[in-house]
Amino acid sequence: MSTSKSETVVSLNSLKVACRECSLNSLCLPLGIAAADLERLDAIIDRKRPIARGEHLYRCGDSFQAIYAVRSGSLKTYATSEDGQEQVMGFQLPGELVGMDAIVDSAHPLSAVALETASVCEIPFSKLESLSGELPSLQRQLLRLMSQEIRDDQKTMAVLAQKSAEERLAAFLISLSTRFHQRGFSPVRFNLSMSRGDIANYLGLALETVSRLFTRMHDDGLLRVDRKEVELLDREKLCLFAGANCAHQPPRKTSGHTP
Amino acid sequence: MSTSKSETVVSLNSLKVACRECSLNSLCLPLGIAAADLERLDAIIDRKRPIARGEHLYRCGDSFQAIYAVRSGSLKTYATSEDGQEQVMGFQLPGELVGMDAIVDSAHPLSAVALETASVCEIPFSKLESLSGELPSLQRQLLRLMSQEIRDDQKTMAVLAQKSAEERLAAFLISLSTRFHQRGFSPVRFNLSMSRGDIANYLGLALETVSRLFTRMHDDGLLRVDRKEVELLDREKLCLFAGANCAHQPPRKTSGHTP
DNA sequence: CGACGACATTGACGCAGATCAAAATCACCT
DNA sequence: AGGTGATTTTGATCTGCGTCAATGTCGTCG
Repeated sequence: MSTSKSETVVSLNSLKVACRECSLNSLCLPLGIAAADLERLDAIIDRKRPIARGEHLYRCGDSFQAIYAVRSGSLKTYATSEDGQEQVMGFQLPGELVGMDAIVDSAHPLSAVALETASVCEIPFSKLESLSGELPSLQRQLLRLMSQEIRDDQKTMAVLAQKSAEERLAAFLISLSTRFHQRGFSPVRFNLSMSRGDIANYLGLALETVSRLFTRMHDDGLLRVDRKEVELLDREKLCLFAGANCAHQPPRKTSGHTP
Repeated sequence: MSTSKSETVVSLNSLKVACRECSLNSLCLPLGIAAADLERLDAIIDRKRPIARGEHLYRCGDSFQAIYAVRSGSLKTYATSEDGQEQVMGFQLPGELVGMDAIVDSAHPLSAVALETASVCEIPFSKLESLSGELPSLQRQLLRLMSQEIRDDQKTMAVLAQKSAEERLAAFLISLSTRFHQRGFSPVRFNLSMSRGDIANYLGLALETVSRLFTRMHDDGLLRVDRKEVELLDREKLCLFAGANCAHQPPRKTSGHTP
């Protein structure tokens, strides 16, 4: 299925790609930046070689030099408590930024590891800082992305604080679905790059519970699962389970944003 | 008990106070800003009249105009789900900023309400944005404070995902204790401006559980509680509870798992 | 290809904490 | 003061999900 020719195309595709040609630029840092200014941003970004599954982008405690944008593949971030326990804090998809939690004291509080082969753009923070002093649109987008992260984390807190196991998993799947959709992929059929254990850990559940929920949801006709692949058969109902803050809500006030 | 003279002093104190004279400036936006530049920040900040307990600073859905710094008193932020349920997302003490979660789409995703009489500084966001384009030290501090918020939220997520009820309450009390200490108050004796219900909601527990935990912790000699007032009698042990796992009265299992 | 280890599913059981219920205490009126 | 509603405490019961345990399945490598 792969020829040397297609491989060449892939490498070019994954290794160069300036921001202006990147299909993710409307989700990422370049959003709203004029073409002329975009070159200056491009100039400070380092496209790193792909990192393999299991390889770390940085580890907890590492000194903070840069934030990273996922270009392809996916990452997970996690904390390690002194007793060696791991707490998964999030999963990052293409177009999402990682490492903004390290700005405050120049050391990473989490570790970031690739869940599958992934490529990232490294954005040296000191350069980003000075450039965003010069480009208001860049400054604005950086603040927006950090604000978005705060909001997403709050959403997760709410899920953990008040949802049942089934609702948590539904919310998780809907979140992934929405994010895949934004990135041009199918919102109903996608791959889970993380293990059941990672999902359970992230959602504050036991691994066995997640497994049971998948079979239960399958039996209820909500989805199909085969190993890593999921297909959402009834996204509507999953949205309701999740706490209903998905698209299409007729009886609502102004074009609404719900928490 | 009040003369016109003392009242004048109080009003001056609570209504004016430039950043440079504010005891909280090393926790707040002014940190790291040179005296000359501080005046420019001061100029855009509006000191609002105190808001009463129960009064809202903003409500979910309100258009986003400004972020706020708590000067005195305390706030809580909360989301309301479509079924009317409330989810407490955080409590803000003097020196802390609220509203940064609204930057991304110019509407507040949460509501903010005073838990007791409180005064806040209103910082119009568009002015803050342009000023931080001119003052690198302000830009840096704004990014740091947002990064701090991300980090705090992640900490809360971890607590919700993997701690038992008792550990959650301990973590909450230690967090408050630390924050009061940073603000120059006693780290062992302070007032809970929020109700048991708010604490329970924030920690993802039932109100009754929180009440029972307070009595249990009291019986165990960890703290004293009288209505709203708490005194931490064994901060060390509470820290252990809050952090990793800790041996406790019930029949001991192997060594400690997630409950 | 067969075997080993990592990951996933399924079942049985118990407990932490939710829920239901009621009493006690506090805050705030007139 | 004293009465009323909100808040908190305490008790009794129920249950969702964690824990333990065993079996099943996939991916990988000799």
